[in-house]
Amino acid sequence: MADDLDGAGRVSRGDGARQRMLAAALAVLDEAGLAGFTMEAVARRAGASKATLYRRWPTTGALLVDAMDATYRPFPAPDTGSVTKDVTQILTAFVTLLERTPFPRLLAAFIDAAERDPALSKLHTDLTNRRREPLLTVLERGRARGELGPDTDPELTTDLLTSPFFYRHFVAHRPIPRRMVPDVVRRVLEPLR
Amino acid sequence: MADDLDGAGRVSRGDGARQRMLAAALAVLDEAGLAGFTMEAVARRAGASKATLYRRWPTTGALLVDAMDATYRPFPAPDTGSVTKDVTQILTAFVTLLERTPFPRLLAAFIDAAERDPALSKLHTDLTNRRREPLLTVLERGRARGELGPDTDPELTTDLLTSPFFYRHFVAHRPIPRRMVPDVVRRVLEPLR
DNA sequence: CGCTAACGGTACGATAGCGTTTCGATGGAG
DNA sequence: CTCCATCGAAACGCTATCGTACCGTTAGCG
Repeated sequence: MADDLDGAGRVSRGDGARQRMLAAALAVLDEAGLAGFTMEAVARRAGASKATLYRRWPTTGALLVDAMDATYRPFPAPDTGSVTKDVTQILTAFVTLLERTPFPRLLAAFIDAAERDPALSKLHTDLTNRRREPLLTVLERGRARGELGPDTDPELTTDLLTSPFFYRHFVAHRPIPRRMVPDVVRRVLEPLR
Repeated sequence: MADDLDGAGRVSRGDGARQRMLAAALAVLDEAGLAGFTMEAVARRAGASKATLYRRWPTTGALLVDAMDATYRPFPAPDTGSVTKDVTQILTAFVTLLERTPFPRLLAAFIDAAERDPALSKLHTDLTNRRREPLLTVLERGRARGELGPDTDPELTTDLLTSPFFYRHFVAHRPIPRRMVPDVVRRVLEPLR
């Protein structure tokens, strides 16, 4: 997160500067939340001028959209030959991510923002769909191999597999025990054979 | 929610004034989010003086805690004699609540706030636990009646039943079709017989 | 009733962010 | 090496909120 892209006193331009500002935006959102997400704060954090920020993004909302969009990292769908193993692997990686700041605080701020700004809502939908893809792929493969029944609904199954962990962290605020992943996988996948 | 406790121009005191300010706090949080949740805004909305607000709550965080605490309304656990019917009834009521503002926007702001303030985090946990109780009760009764297997885990089952709807609304930002409730109930409950 | 604590309204200086402008410095392509 | 688009820094007037203080008013208890 704390990227010193350049040596002391030196300053990057063009795309380098853009990346630096986006990283700073995420850091601010993480630490101060949506309430503290201001152009001034991002400029300070990035060691940038407010003018440079306004040159690229007319509003804090536009900046937030680009910053969150930059957080997406493609996650390859595993292919061990077993649906259970594949799903367990994906969910374990997800739980790890959920336990490590800054991701959860970032997501919490984004959930609040998306509830009020249509542009952010759409972006959040897109990002979520991209994140769902590996799980969907794995489930489809499992169905094709006959590991899961032909009437399996991959969309609903993905919801059932993913949502409990969101819920635990953001709503119930309870720790996620390690064995919860296999428990959920068993409860959701077993009846589908 | 919108309580006009008094006629025009008249002003309530003591607990009446307190209720009026809490209602105003929720209205502000709903409309402006956590970022716009200020003492000034709440005072304006309540038709109250800032001094009166500061007299009761030293910080916006303390006010937010009391305001959210006031949103809780006990929900009696249904008892139709059938676990499936009971659960369906509770989840249907919940989905209805989830689709009607101000509740979801309120909850979104609160999720963000709770991620940063330990006092709010604890309150959120308490509120969530109280909201879970009816579902837990219904599941326990179903297990006692033998409708559900003796090794049923009510806590995990509650997570599995509730979380998909949170997820749909706050994360995936997709509509919740009416048939999703019975679908989820069937998928989660049927294997437990 | 009458009295008093609680209230609304207002003003205060202080701080912070807004959105814009100006100016001097410097990177990096040609 | 040259040159100019891009950048950082700073200052601008403006508005909003902060937290506190001091009024005049009044609700509601005794």
